[in-house]
Order: sequence, then C-alpha cells, then structure tokens
Amino acid sequence: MAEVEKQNARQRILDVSIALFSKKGYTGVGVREIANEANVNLAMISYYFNGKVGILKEIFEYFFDRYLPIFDDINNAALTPETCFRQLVQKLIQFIRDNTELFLMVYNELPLDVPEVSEIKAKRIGELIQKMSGMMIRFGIDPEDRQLFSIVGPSLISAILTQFRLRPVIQHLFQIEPDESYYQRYTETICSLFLEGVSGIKSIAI
Amino acid sequence: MAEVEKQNARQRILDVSIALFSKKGYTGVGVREIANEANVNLAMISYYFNGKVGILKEIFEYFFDRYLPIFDDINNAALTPETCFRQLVQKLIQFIRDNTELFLMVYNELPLDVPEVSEIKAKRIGELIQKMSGMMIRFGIDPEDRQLFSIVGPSLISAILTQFRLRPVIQHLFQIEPDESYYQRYTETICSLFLEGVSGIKSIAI
Amino acid sequence: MAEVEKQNARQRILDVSIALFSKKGYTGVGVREIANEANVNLAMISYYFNGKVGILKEIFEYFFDRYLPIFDDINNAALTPETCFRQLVQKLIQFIRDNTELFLMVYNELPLDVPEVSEIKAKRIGELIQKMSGMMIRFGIDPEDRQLFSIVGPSLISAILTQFRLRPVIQHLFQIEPDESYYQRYTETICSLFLEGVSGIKSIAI
Amino acid sequence: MAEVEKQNARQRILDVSIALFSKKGYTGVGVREIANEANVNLAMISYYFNGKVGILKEIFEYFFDRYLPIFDDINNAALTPETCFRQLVQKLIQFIRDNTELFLMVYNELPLDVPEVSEIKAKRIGELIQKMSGMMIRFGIDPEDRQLFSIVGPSLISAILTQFRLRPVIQHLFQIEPDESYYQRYTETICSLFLEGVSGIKSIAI
DNA sequence: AATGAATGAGTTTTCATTCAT
DNA sequence: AATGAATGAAAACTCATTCAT
Repeated sequence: MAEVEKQNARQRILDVSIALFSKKGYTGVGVREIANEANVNLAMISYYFNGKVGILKEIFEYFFDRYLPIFDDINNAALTPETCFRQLVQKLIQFIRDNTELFLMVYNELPLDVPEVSEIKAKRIGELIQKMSGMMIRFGIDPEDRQLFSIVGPSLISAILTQFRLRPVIQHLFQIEPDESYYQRYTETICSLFLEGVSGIKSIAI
Repeated sequence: MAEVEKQNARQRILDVSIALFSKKGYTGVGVREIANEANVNLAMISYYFNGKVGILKEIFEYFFDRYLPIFDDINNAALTPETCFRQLVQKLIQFIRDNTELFLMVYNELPLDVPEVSEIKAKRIGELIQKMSGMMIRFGIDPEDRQLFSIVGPSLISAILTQFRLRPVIQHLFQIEPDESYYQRYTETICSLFLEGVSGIKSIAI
Repeated sequence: MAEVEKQNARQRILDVSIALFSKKGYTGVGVREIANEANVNLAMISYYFNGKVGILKEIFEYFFDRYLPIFDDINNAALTPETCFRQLVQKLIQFIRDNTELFLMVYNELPLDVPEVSEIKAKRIGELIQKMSGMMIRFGIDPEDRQLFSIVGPSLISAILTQFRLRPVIQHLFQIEPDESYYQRYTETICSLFLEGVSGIKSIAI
Repeated sequence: MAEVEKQNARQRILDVSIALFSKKGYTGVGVREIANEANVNLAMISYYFNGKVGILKEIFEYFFDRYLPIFDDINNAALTPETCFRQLVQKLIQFIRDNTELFLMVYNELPLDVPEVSEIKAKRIGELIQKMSGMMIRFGIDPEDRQLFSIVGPSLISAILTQFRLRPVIQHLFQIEPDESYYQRYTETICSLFLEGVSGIKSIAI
C-alpha cells in the first residue's frame, strides 16, 4: 500500500532476496523470511519463481546480464592499454557501488554447490573469460598462458571487491565512511597497484 | 573399525565438516549429513561440540590458531622488503595448499551473519591487522592511511585465494592440473604483480 | 485456437479430468494440472463446476446416465437367456471400449471415500441392481438369494474390466495389441467362462 | 503407553497406512493423518520410510511377500485340477479375509501411476504370472495363448475380490453379515462359477 | 563413548479457492 | 467468459537437538 511497496510483488521478492542472500547466504535464508520482508504471500514465491532455487537462478541471470556488458567496449584501440585499464576499473567500481549486495551475493555463492545453477554459472563465466581475453592481449598477456590468464583477471575483481566484502569489518575497525572522494582515490589506488605494483602507490595519511 | 576410520570420532567430525562447509556453506549442510559422512552417530555432534554451531566455532579458532602465526616473523630487518614479501607470499600459498578447504570455508563464511561466531571473527581479524601493519610500514605504507592499508592486505589474500576458490571452474575451462612447478610459477606471478604491476609479469605460453 | 481445442472449455475440462483421474486417481490430480492440460484458466474450474469435487460429481452422473441404459433391454423374452447374456456382454465390452478411461476411473473411485459423492454412488448403484435382477431371474438365480446375486453380477463386470484395468501391464508382458478380432474372441471367452466354466473355453494358441 | 499401542512405532505406521490407503487411496491420505492415527511423531515417517512414498513401497513388498507363496504349491499332481482349483480359491479367500484392507489397497493402487513404485509392481506381477502358468496348463489352457491366459487368472482374482471391494455397499443394500458359513458358501459359489458356469451354481434362498 | 528412537519447531512446496479486472 | 494475481491452509519433508539405554 505504501508507495515504495507498490512496485510489483515479483520485483520486491528479488530485491529482498538479494539483500538477504548477501547477508546470510542462499541456504541461510528461508522463503518465509523473504515473503515477510517483501510483504508478499508465501505462495507467490513458487508462483513467480517455481520455488526458492528459481529466485537464485533469476538473480544469477539478472546479474550477468548487467555485468558482462561492462567488458564489451574496453578495447578501444585509440587508447593506451593503461587508459583502457583505468576505464575498466572505474566502470567496475561504479557497477559494484550501484549493485553492492547483488555483487557480493553472486561472488559468495559462485563457488558453492547448488546443482540447479551450476550450468548457468559455467556458461556465464565462459562468456566473461571470452570478453576479457581481448584486454589481456593488449597487456602482452598471452591468453594461451592459461595460468597467468586465470590469475590477473580474477585477482583484479577480488581485489576491488574485498573492500566491499569487508565493509562492515573495515568500517568498524577503521572508522572509514566512504564518500565520492573516497572512491576516487580508491580507483586510483587499485589502478596503481595493478599497473605499477605496491611501490607505485602514493600513500596519503588521512 | 577400518584403520583410517579410527582417528577419533571428534576429529572426523571436524574434517568432514570443513569439507562439506567449504562446498555448500555452513547453512547448506545438515548435521545428519556430517554424521553420516563421518561415520559417527548423530548425537555425538552435540556430545562433542554442543551442537552444530559449536563445530563452526571450533573451526574458526582452529583456523586462526594456525593462520595468524604466519605473519609473526615476516619483518626480518636483515632482509629487503621485497624478500620479506616473497617469503610471505610463499608461506601463504603453502598454507592454503595444505588447508585449502579450511581456508576457502573460512573466507566464505567470514562476511556471513552467524551471530554466535561474530565475536570470534572480530577479535581474530583485529589480531591479523595488528600483525600486518609492521610489514606495511616497511613498504612505505602508513598504517594510519587506513584506506590504503585496508586495500593492499586483503587484496593480496584474495588475489592468492582466487585461484583456489575458482579451482573447479578454472580446471574445467582451462584444463590446468596444478603440480609443484605450477605453484612455483604461481608464487612468482603473484609477487611480480604486487611488486611491479602487470607489466612486470613475464608471460609463458604453455 | 486450434480447431480441436475449440470445443467449449467446459467439455475440455471434463475430458482432461477423466483422463487424469483414471491414471492418478481423483485425489492424485490437482486442479492446476487439469487447467493446464485443458488449456483453460484455473479459475474456470470453479466457475463451471464449483470446485474440484464438482467435476467428480458431474463425471459420476455422466457415467451412470450412459451406463445404466445398457441394462434396460436385456430381458427380451423371445430370446434364450444365453443369447441375452451374450448380447449384454457384447454391449458392455463395447461400452468399455468406447469409454475406457471413464469406466476405469469410476470403477476405481467407487469404493473410495469422497463424502460429497457418496450419495450419488449409493443411488445409482441401487438403480443398477434393480435393472440386473430381471436377467438374474431368467438364469434361475433368486434375487432374494442375496449372496449369490451380489457375486455374479459384479464378478462379470470386474472380469470384463480386468483386461482394461491391467492393459499397460498386460501389453508390456504379453505383447498383445488389441484389434477388432481380439475383442471378438475376448467376448466369446468371457461368455464361455460364465456360461460353461473354464472347461468350456476353447484355447487358441497365438 | 497403552498395551496395544506398544507394538513398535514402525509397524503401527504400516498398519494405519494400510487402513487409510484402502479407504481413501494413497494420494487421499496425508502423512499427518497417518502420524496422528498411529500416535507417532510426524517426523518418524521420514525416519523409518524416507517419506510417504516409502510406506507405499514397503506395503507393496510386504503384500507380495505374503501373497505370492499362495501360488507355490497349487500343482499337486496327485490331485485333480478341480481339487487344486478349489484349494487355491479357498486359500485366496482366506488370505483376503485375513488381509482385507491390504488386499483392497494394493488392488486399487495397482493401475495408478506412482512412478516410484512402478518397478516393484512390474517385477512382482511378472513373478505372479510365472507361478500361475503351471495351474493354467493343467486346465488345458496354453500359456502361449496369451489372451486367454490374461483373462482367466485376473478374472478369478477380481471376481473373488469384488465381494470385499463392495463390502460397504453390499452390506448396506443387502443386509448381509458375513460369517463362517457365509464364506464357505462363497467359496463354493466362486468354484462352481468358474468350473461349470452360471448354470452350475445352486441357488439358495436365504 | 555410543546408539536408535523420538521430538517439535522449522523448512519448502502445493493445494483449492477467490478476487478484482 | 476469461484472466493473472493473490490467499491461507495444508501438504510433505527436514531440521537440530535430546533422551533413555
């Protein structure tokens, strides 16, 4: 009845699920909890998604549908590899900022065994690797060097993500409150780290 | 009755739990499953651990008891920072190789909300940060620069871990079978990446 | 939209229900399943039949409306009892062939407890017995000999029906594919069995 | 606690299930109902039988384990076929009297589609047919005459069973109260019907 | 130390039905 | 006539835990 409530029920279930899954994990959340939080009748979950696992499937698809396009136009030949890289990092951070819970949830569920979604995961990660190989080449990394290939990309992602993953801990321990300038410097730090190594990073006492 | 079965039941429960938790997550595993796999009567779990969450607590303590000491003697002033760093990476990789499932499990459960263990997590992570600050300083990173501090360390860990986390996917997609030489090169790659950036990495077509 | 689809929805619901009930039993079929198979909106079932049990009622009435008349003119005094009997068996087999699923379904649901239809069942079975008593008398069976009366009639029906009831099993085990000549011989066999006993049956190796 | 309650819980579940299934059909009975009637905790059903369908499986096995042996020693060469037949009918009626609900239930569920038990059904019915072929031969029925073979046996069973199947209806309509002498005459009637046909039956006005 | 049985609250899923449009 | 959404109750099943032995 409240205005924010009145997106359709289906979407509310998805939103609530993402939030809860990211905090407690897929198996740690019950459908009752989802239905309550989403102000939706319990049976609607089966009605719309054919059960709890249907929500997970849909979230995965939804995620990759929005995530993969980020890697589509990162190989602008007119720009230096460094510039391309910086643009990519910027886009990634922006995407994660806009979809923090979604991203965390997918990242956390990715290695877990839920048979019904393993096919989706395999297919989409294959696509992702395909898209990344172009940029790798520009950095002189041979995609056939599979070990190297499988280190740099995932490392970048998880390096960026770590900050969001540990947000509660970090905020509590360091009293950091992220604002726009925080993320600007964050982007620079990540770029420096990957382009020049730790020694390239400029420390700024806050 | 079989010889290998006859480590004590308590340890078998822990081992099986670590394996299962790492694959399905803590909430995704039931005590019955654990008892079956460990060839132990169901009631023994409560008997030894006071319930399921007791296993989790014990695993966390067990993990940090072995993990934190790695960071104890990494500040040998007689060595260059680079050498220290390389030694640390080597130790970390060795530890993860020796305790892959344990490490993955802890890493995955870390950001999830299980109230009964949140205190343990907070305390132990505090200890970890304490230990890391020394090495940071030697690299010219001001521990008071909290953002930077909170990026580099976790990034390193997750960069290393990514390879293990995505093991099933990576093995399937790249047909990599890790052996001793694989991990040697793996160590070098990670070190180069963090010390000199992507451009420092030497590609080797396999 | 397809031509065969365009009998009215009401009839489609009935047809589909008979087919499903005969395979899974009344309680084993859900209204959703019926609605899907009949290409009808779920709510139409309540609209037309006042709920699931309404379908069952209607099917029972529909069945007896067509089944009972078979027994109306089986007492032609100009014919021998044997001829009358043979004619009856022929008619019954024909009816069952034409309405196999309907007959099986009713036969199976008959002894089951569905309170809402028990009245219908009692009333109609009473009518049936009434109609059968005439033929019995002609065979020298006293309708007052209630035990005998209650054996012969039902035995005949179930003897005939068994073949249809076990159709899947029989077809699988004996590789019998029923055609017109099959049913002709089938009729003769049943008649011989009831008129002369097992010894009267002429075996034909196939 | 009561004396009759104190057979073990497992058996009580089976007994209650048979009684309920025979009245309402397998799909018409809920596990809650079973648990209540058997004075057993709901979870015990999964504990002992792995779910509702496990009860059905066990009942089928239990039934055939006791039913099939009836057909083991019906081919005593020292006796006439008629005597053999009479003995068989007697045994069958006795078995059905002793296990009325069990028999009715199995008979009713036999043609219904419950995928989890279809294999059991096929296997056991195969065994039954095997056992019956001996007796058939003695009556001059060629087991290769598959149509005939598939009529006489099942007809006999269902002819006998009909009386039990329609017990409630028959009792209500005919005021028959079955006692020992009733079943004696019942046996004779069935035998006469199958050995000599309707005309061989001696009517007795009651 | 170990077991099998039992418990009760919890899980997900399905049910037949109803409603506003 | 017809629809898609919604409902609440009940379905089957699983959960972690406990207890008497």
